Amino acid sequence: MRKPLPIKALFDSDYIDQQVYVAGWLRSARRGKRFSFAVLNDGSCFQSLQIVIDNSRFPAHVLDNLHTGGCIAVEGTVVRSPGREQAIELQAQNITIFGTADPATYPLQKKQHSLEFLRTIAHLRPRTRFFSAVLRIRNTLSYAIHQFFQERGFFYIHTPIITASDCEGAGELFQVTTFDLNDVPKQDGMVDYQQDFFGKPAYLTVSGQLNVETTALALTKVYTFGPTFRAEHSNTPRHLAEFWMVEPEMAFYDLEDTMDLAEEFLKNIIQKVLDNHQDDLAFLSQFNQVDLTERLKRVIQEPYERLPYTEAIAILEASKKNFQFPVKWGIDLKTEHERYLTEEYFKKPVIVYNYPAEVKAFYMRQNDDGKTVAAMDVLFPEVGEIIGGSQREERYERLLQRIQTLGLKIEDYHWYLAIRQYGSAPHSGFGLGLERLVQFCTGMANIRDTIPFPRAYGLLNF
RNA sequence: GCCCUAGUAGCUCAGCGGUUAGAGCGGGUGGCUGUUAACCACCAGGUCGGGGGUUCGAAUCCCUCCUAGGGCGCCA
Repeated sequence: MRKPLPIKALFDSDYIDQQVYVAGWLRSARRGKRFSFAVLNDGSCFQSLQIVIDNSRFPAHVLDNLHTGGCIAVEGTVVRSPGREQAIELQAQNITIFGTADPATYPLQKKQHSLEFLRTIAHLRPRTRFFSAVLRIRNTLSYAIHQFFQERGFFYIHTPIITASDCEGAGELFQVTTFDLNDVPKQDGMVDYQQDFFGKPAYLTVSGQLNVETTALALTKVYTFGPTFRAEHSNTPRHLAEFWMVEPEMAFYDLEDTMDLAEEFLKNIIQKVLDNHQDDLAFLSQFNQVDLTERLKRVIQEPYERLPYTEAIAILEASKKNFQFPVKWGIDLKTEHERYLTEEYFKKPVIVYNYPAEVKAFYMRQNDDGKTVAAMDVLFPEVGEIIGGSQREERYERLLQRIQTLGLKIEDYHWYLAIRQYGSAPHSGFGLGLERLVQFCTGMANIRDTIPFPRAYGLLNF
């Protein structure tokens, strides 16, 4: 099949007076007496291409079927546009109609639709300027994440989607089963999992971290980047039940090395959005009412503030602010505390580290003070925590003791403990929720607008 | 899980006890036009989210359910 030239190419270099073949979806079509105008977009870039159609050269069945939403291919000559709103346009010589769209029923109009409405037509919203811009930026971030780690000698590891137990306590689990739930096999009144697919209970992963640690203690620097599933009943614009998470894990990295890496990582991938998406950012800035270029530059230019938890608490206590959640040593930082630190006190990203052990996960490395663990959170203005990470507890006895203290089952963690028993090494890592970063970079207020088909509590359409 | 707000035409909304429920956009028809979310005229389009109640009378007040959005918690 003949391959169309991406419309992006027409705007990136000079095609004036050249014959080209393009294809895409009509954003609008205006019929005139002598000329018709069609606005064609193929998603390759923010811009659309104006097609100029001399009505006398085309039969009625072509002209009658040019409507918003239709898919066409056009062969024609690129010329400078006499119109003010575009530099170039295409004089059509041949038009192929691939798919019509009945304007009486096609839901998208050539006007701004509410994001709420677009969520109800998730199968069509990639055709909008809003959503295509978000998807392009999401792609750039994903690619930049791989580039960043690949260029630094990290290996991409595929951790399992189905897991045998809640190995982090990171959240509520989705159970996986092939049982007919109307007729579950039972033994002594309890579900007989021996008859289930795996012969035991199975779940969707809430984090690849514990699995990826085993490969860090073999390949030294690794990362996993895949879907994650949490069954929390969270009903907010910041939570999804299915989201994508990046988790690097490095042997011979301590907490400070990890903070260095996290900062370099964020600056690197956000820079790529600035480098490649001026049009998308300008559009999203206008409609999300935030200067995204400014927002992104702000987290790239300056060094992030690094602050032990204990000092963060002291700053919050000294602030005399009337927080909804009172501040005292031992609490986990709430959104309002994070925002005070990043937006009012330091006015830039802040990395808080050495948190009280009680508010952090069992696997984090215990500090010598006996109270805190080597954890760190990168906090961004406006969004709060964007990265959470830690140095892992590599000392077998310490980890075993912690697992026992928290009442976790040792047999569930036998392999996780075993890598501390044989050739253990200091190691660290962090996790980044992709959609939260897409939210930050695009200014989308609702995380459901950062992924093509959002899944959330009570929400599973399409 | 808790709290708040809102569901009226395909979309965005007005109407908030009293005739036959309105506008803009979108759609159809006609006109006009190198147009720019074009423009002008006419036409079609609604069980006012579902159910129950109060009232002479309910889109409007009350109860309840559903759906959507926002705030908080949990978290990434």
